[in-house]
Amino acid sequence: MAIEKKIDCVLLGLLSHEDLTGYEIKKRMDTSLKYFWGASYGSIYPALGNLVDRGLAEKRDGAENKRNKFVYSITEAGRGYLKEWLQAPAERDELRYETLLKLFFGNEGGVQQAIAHIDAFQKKIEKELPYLVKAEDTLKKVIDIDDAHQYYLLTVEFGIKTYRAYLEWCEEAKAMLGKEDKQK
Amino acid sequence: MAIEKKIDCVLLGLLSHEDLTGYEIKKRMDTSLKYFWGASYGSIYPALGNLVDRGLAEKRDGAENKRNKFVYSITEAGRGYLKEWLQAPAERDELRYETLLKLFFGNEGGVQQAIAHIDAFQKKIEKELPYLVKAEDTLKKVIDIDDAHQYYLLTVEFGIKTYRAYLEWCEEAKAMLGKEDKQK
DNA sequence: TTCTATATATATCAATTTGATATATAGAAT
DNA sequence: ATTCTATATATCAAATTGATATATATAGAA
Repeated sequence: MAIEKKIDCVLLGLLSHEDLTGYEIKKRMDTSLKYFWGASYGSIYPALGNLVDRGLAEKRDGAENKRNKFVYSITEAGRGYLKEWLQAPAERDELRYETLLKLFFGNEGGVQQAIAHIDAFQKKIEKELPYLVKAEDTLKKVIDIDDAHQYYLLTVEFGIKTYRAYLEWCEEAKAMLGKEDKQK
Repeated sequence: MAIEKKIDCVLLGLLSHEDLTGYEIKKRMDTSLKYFWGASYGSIYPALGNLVDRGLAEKRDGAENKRNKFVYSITEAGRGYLKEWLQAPAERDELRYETLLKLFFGNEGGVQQAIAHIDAFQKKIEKELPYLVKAEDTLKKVIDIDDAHQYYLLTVEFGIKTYRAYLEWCEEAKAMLGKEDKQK
């Protein structure tokens, strides 16, 4: 065991809560999970087939019409596998921010360009923050309906907290660069 | 042009400041840049050869003894390529936190396990934060020696700001889960 | 002096993952 | 009728990681 592909664990995690199609899994990746994890079709579909081969998930035909549709559910073995992974310590917590990379090399592009990058970053965060706040609001209202909700809320609070810190940093960083710019 | 591999841009960015060997580049990735970007030997060495082939960097023998050693420097064409990338908007700013992933599926593992994950995360951040604070201190002292230093400082300030937000979140998250746990 | 551990240094490769694309049906709106 | 968007599966080249192999240099301990 031990060596567990992350994609397997994410899929089992999602399936532990509800039965899903590959398409629905991708949608969850792009909404609820996108702030801290990602996965593409190119990894989801092969991994789904793989889970079935290993008896960790089951595939059933979910078509109600002519359209192709396969619904996946977790097996007992799958739930065991998931629990094993859940109890192991987290291995990778990493940030990959191209904005910071460009800023790090900022001297090559100059102050105005650096400020433009910070501005663009700030706008992106300002645009996304309301969705997190809305999710927080919704989750607080339904917190008692499902035990899983409090865990979802935890990740949303993380997002809100860090996004607000980002916005503070944006202002301070621009102030610092602006000051430097005037002196020249 | 347009389609630029990130690894090429990082290498040129580092080489724009000083001549480096592949090994030294990897060291910088694992220290100064590790908080917001990463790269492995498996991408660095092939990319370095590729840059030379395209005339964006130059390779020279830097051995002072029997040991293999090749020093790379940026060319004028390379500097042009770098500037083009720097002026384009940042494409990907993403977080990949396994801690949050495990927390999101926390209902499957229970409150105590979730708290343990938050604790481990908190300890990791508490351990790394002093290095960032030290880097901030050092950079502030040498800020006038090199124009590049203020940009390095900016990324360090980002790290400090977000790490402190993480620590606040850790406390709040544990309080929330602890409260929930007692009620049961 | 020799041994040992660590640092310097390049290089490669299987396995994983992304990003893009192809294909086709369903449903809603114009 | 037609067009747009959403649902749904699937594949593949290209990028990247993580691990490993190889070899020399250096500093300190035995």
